Amino acid sequence: MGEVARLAGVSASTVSHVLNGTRKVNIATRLRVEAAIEETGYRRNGVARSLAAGRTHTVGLSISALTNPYFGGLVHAVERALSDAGYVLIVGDSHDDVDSERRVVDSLLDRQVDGMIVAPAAGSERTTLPKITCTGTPLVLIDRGVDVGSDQVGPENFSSARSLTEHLLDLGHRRIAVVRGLAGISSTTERFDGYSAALADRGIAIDADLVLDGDSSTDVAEREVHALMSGADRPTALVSLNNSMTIGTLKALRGLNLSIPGDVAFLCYDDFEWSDLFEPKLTAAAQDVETIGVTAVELLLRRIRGLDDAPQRIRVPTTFHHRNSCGCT
Amino acid sequence: MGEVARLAGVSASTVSHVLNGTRKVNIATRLRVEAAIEETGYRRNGVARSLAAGRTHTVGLSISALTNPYFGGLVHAVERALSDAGYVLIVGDSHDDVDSERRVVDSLLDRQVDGMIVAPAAGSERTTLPKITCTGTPLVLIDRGVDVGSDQVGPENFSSARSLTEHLLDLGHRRIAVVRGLAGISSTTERFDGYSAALADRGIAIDADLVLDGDSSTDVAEREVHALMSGADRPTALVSLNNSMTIGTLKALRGLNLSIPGDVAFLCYDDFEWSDLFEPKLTAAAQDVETIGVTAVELLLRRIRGLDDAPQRIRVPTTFHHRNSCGCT
DNA sequence: GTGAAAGCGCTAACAA
DNA sequence: TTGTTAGCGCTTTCAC
Repeated sequence: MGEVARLAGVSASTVSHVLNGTRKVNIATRLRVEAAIEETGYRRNGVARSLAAGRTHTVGLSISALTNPYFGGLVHAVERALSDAGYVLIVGDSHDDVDSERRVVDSLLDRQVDGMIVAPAAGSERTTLPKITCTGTPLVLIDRGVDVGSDQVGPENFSSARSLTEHLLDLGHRRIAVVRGLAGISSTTERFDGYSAALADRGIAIDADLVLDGDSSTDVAEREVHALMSGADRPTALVSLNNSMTIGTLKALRGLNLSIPGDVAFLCYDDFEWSDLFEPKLTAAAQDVETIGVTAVELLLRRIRGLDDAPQRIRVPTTFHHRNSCGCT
Repeated sequence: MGEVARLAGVSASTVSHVLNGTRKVNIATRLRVEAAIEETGYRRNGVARSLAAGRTHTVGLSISALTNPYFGGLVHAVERALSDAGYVLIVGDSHDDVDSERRVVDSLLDRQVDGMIVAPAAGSERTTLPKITCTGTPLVLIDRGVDVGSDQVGPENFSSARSLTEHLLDLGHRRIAVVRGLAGISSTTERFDGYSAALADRGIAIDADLVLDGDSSTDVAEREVHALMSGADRPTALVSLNNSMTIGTLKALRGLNLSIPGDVAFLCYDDFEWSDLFEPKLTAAAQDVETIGVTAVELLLRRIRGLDDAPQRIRVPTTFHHRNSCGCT
């Protein structure tokens, strides 16, 4: 930068100002500076810039399992929105585990990110989230909510899961099994509550044998469903509460040679690119990841800009894709 | 940091050295410093650190379409490997377009990343890649190769596509259509060459009518396949050259109510989590994204550490998953 | 409209 | 074993 200044016959501060447009510069001077920049192939040093300015134009994202297409879509949306706003995205994988999460968050905080978006692992409200807020770094929670005083964006869980279950009820099913995701996170709880509420509305008691826990693994889900469906008193319908659970469930059914919806009706929370390639086409509640991601970024940028109103908790509606796996024709 | 130093009764440089373990410090002093750090809740400023040290411990990744599960897996593997090595990952989406790519790369370069991993868009060998190398930033190309003097890691394309095609030939097919991906990138070319080589080996001429271009979009692929398969003189087999093409192809076939492998045999490059959920199960050549990602990081870290041997070009073999869509029983 | 100068918070010679 | 000091490359007040 010194070299550019010398070449243009101006001071470093003028170079800085033409670079950033931070104050009026004589057109002739500007041109000279620009020529000098061109000539030297100068490229500004963002690190020094950040240090001097106190902002990095960088946002951290802590998320689990980028391999999950759902999170992939989220990262995609977040990246796009951030980059449109001149920010850059640093991603860290928390493996849905508080210790990894703490490490990721520490590293992001060290790097002076201007803000963070976190899909909290189970238990992070006691460890990693306080750590973030106490540094004063703007934070928005995504996907799953916890009770901490920060903005949150996630899909509509409760009523979507309830609708799914009601649809099955409307079709006359009474023994409806459910495959839950990872315990301890709000999405699992809320979706399960939706399922429970639908049953309760019709005066049907929850049968513990029909409640399956797949953790966050398709394998566990497969095993659980396999066990349930091999038993004597099979349910007539299944609801899966997230995409991993769905894959596990479908594998189990296929392994048992059970047909959908003939042997068992099937509905799922989360949609797939291949939902209507599957035979039968899967009836599903689809999340709007794009909106979730973009909204998270909007909320975060507001905070970064210094806005200090009450934390928001936004629910993005899901879309019900009515296809064939429910047994409707 | 000054405050920590004062509290511990030492100089800032000692604090720095206990923080980084960069020189021997009296155990008692170290303890005092650590206590002071604890007490003040001090957290180091990575930006200042990077500026002073000249390294950011940051790596940039330019990639297209994080929504594609293939790239999602790649990012996942890269992130893991980097974080194990104490680096942090900044991702940028190039949308498979040189202009976006240039913007992404500029931003990463400004931020003084210690190295870059790039899945080059078509045409970037003339614009964005030279820009990177001329800054001296270590670079490794991933997924697709181009002829520039840097390390490269990608899947085995040619022989995998040839094997796929040969399998069909062995089953007696003679009219085998192919659905290619985005034109102008090496993976498309190489896979198509594999297809061509297999045909040539059996003395079969390439029929231009059987060569479909799906760009990088499932929609285009669907349209093309739909058109071809609605025609009179249908091929008896189809090979799809990447996962997006596969989805498009399957949609088209389903739309036409054509059965696999009854009406047409089908093989694909790229595997899916749901490949054996599909009816029939898809026979596919699966990339080893994990290895590709990890290898890319290894190569990059070598360069970052200053190694200066000849650029490597690594091909990671694919795995042939023999399932049912080919028509074998 | 432009420049001088004081940092931003750290690292790493060099000294002691 | 520890401290002093000179930057790293920029932004930004303040003065002109």
